[in-house]
Amino acid sequence: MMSYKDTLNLPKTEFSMRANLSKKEPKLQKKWEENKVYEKALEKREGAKQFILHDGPPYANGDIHIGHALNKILKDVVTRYNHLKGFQAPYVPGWDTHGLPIENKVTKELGDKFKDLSISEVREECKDYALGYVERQKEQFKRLGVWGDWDNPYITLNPEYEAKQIDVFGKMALKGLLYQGLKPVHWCTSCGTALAEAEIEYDDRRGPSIFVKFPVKDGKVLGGEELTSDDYVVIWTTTPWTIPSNLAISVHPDFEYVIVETEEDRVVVAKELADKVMDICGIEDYSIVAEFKGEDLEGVNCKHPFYDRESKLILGDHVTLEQGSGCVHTAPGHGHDDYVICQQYDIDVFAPMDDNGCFTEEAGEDFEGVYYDDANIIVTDLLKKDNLLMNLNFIDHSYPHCWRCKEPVIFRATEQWFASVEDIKDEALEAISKVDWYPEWGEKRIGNMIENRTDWCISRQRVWGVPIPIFYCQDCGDPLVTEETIETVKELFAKEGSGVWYELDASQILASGTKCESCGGEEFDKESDIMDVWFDSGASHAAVLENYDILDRPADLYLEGTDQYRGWFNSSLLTSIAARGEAPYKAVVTNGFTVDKKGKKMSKSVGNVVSPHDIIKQYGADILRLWVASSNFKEDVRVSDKILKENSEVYRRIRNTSRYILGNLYDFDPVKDKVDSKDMTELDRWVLLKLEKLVKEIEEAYDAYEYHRIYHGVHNFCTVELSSFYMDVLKDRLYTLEEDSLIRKSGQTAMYEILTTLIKVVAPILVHTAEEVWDHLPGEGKEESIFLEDWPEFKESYLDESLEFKFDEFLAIRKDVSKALELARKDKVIGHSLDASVKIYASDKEYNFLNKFDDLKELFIVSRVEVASIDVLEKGEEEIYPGKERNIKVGISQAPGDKCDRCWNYSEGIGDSENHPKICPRCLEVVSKL
RNA sequence: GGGUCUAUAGCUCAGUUGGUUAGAGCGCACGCCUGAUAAGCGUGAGGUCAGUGGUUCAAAUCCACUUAGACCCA
Repeated sequence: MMSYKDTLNLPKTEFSMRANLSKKEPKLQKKWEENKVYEKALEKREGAKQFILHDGPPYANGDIHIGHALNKILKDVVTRYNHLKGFQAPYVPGWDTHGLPIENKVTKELGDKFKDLSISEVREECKDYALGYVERQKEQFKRLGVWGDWDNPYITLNPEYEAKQIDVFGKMALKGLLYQGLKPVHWCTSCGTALAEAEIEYDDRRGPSIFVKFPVKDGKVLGGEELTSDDYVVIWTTTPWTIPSNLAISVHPDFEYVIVETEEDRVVVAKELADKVMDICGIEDYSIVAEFKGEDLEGVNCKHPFYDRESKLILGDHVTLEQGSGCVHTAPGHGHDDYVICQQYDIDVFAPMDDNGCFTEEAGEDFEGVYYDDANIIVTDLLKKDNLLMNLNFIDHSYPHCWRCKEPVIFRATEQWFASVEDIKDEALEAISKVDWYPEWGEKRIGNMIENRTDWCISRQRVWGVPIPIFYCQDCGDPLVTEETIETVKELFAKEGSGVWYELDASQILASGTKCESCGGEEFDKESDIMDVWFDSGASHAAVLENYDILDRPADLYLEGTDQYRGWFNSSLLTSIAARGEAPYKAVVTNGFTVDKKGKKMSKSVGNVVSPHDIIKQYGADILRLWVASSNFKEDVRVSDKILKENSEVYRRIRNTSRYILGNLYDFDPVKDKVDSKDMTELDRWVLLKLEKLVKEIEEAYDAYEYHRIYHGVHNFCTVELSSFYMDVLKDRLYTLEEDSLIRKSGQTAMYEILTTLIKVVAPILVHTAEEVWDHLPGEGKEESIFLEDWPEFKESYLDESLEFKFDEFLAIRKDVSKALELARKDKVIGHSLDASVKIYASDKEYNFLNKFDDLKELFIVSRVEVASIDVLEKGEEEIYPGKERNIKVGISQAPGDKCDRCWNYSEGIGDSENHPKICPRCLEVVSKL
């Protein structure tokens, strides 16, 4: 006895249901690499319009985290989409390799050996370390499925990069945008070197704490009282040795201040701290004689306690009421806040101190040559002598120490190079307004930042970086930067790398005969500082876009995390405006940060870190990529196991939809079997119209960088249109009809088109799976990779509005029918929907509408459908379901006749054939031809 | 403390210029199917739209404040 199952056209495919991505992906990646798919893709678009995404270089330190993965995947989606759309979209990845974190890591690893190494040797260690991480991260990025020129990335320590950076520096210098100035930095007097914040360790230290009276020089009326030169302003400090450098007293504009009268004199302090100050200074009898706001003190001048010099009262928000008097001793050469606030008041930086922490001549005869820590006592003695010291105490407080020698450090202004932001601010702001910012508020954010940005200190007192290419005349000390010197250094670096700066003397670098422009001197020293790493990466618009043949400036797009408004977007813009007179980018997209399921930032100590490596191992890179696409990345993005699980479910749906279609195309040859759209069934034309609308929506979403719309669009299409309706309905047609029947081929044609289209539009996201499906697609003449294909052609003719409306109506009715079927199922009238016979009682409108369909029973997947006028409905005849969607009533009953053994439809014509007594007439016709 | 943002079902997202009872898919529950089967179908239950106050005939939507979170700066 033959089984009718063997006479059906059931799906057949090698495409597995289970993805096993973590095993399959590396193989595909290897294949792409071997077959040079990226290179072929670029070749294919030779001569086409370019789309240049310029990669922001990650720092070559440590393994990649989920934030890197998010960003790199987004970039990959961008380049792959633009490529498929017809642009030549090269991707040159890069790395940022200089800077303090690497230098620190290396010196820590070197330990004691560090002291025995020359600068060049230390730099060599740093280079090895950085390049080690470049390779490591490269493999990790490639594992995400990101394509690009991995064999030829840009690395900021490469000689050709450094040379171009010197070029940018030179352009800025020659335009007069660079100048020398003083700025306080952490300074270790025992190591004789500047320290970065990261090199500071805080530790408790016992030190003096003094309250000092500054005599008023120019007073004014405050709160109704005249402040006169007999009065004082009280400051507090824990570093008496900085008093010689005092140039101002800061008060908070919004705080209340008072004049306190004591037996001796009258002093100004913050109202809230008055009692505390009097208490500490042991003054019992005092009264408040005037009260006023801090801002009223602007314009008052004090006299320096022991120099013939002014100390202005200025306003600053950094003043607090936690300790002291509310009037803050301000020495711009010895404090960061002091420096910033004095800049606003045009008060010059003053730090009369040498590299060893000893006062210079400028500090006067009492201090010259004295070590700063020994100056405390001299200061207090001088103050006591003039009766200006109100109180001296010793307290324990947190104080910065050098991480290397553990000695206390000081803040000290040193000579540094600055880039003028002020001079190019207007130009930068103008450029910002012409860039496209995604999201839009990015423009406001970077605009505010540039607007408020002070000049950029580009000097770093370090060794791991690009040296500042400036010489100083040994005779007059003037700096030397000319077109010639820049050109010389540039060529030298291009050949030897910037490390050569530390191996040659100025005389070996400079062309013979080079003379100082000021005094004609011929002997020079080299600058010993290096450039801020932000200058390195900020110069990439020149060092990369201008150096690679396949790239061009300005870039079409920069795409980075939101932290880069202050970082790379900023430094790139400034150097580009300064050196090239234009913005480096036409558009900027930002992604938010990855946070945990509660929206909190990830940190190792909290233990909520999700690693991309683990995700890839457990789920595969395509799931990670799908997660990227699923989220609205312009805001902060959540990741958790639950979220990934959900994404793998969605993936499964997309995969199974593809698999089911592939299975049903086992006997379909797209060249021979394709049915013209005019010969297709309405249902097939409908699904293609929905597909066309989906593609349109997806394109818009890609162009707007709103990938979650794609994710939802594709998923909903697979679930709602395809799986639960179209493909479900089509089963009967595909399985039971003759292999070559027109409407079967019509369905296959539609399915083929759906799959090829769907897989192309998701290819930028699910790179591996798209390729896997592509491999399994039937037909000759396919490109070897889906990424050498083109974006699906837009078929306007598919967009049949009346057909769409017709099916919208139909689906509303189908919903009511489904509900009625479910109720019947509950009552055990039916199980499978094919067990049912449906009778629809319809009002005129619906009656006429339903009669336009000749395949209702197929569309409802039931064995029989009868449409009747609602008027003929006889009461109590059967269980009736009143429609919720449309004005119909639906009756369900067990379908009459017997169940066909082959197609499972119920039919009254079963048993007519002697040979096949258990199948329906429709099946009989098919089977008899076999 | 300042700048820029975010908050709608358990999850990911929709929700035009204010206008019926706030939507989708997933997940969950229940049922069906066993010819997509570690699949597929159906039905259902889920929301004080972060909170408070205001503007308005009407607020998820506009305004103010509060709370929580993110990035950058101080």
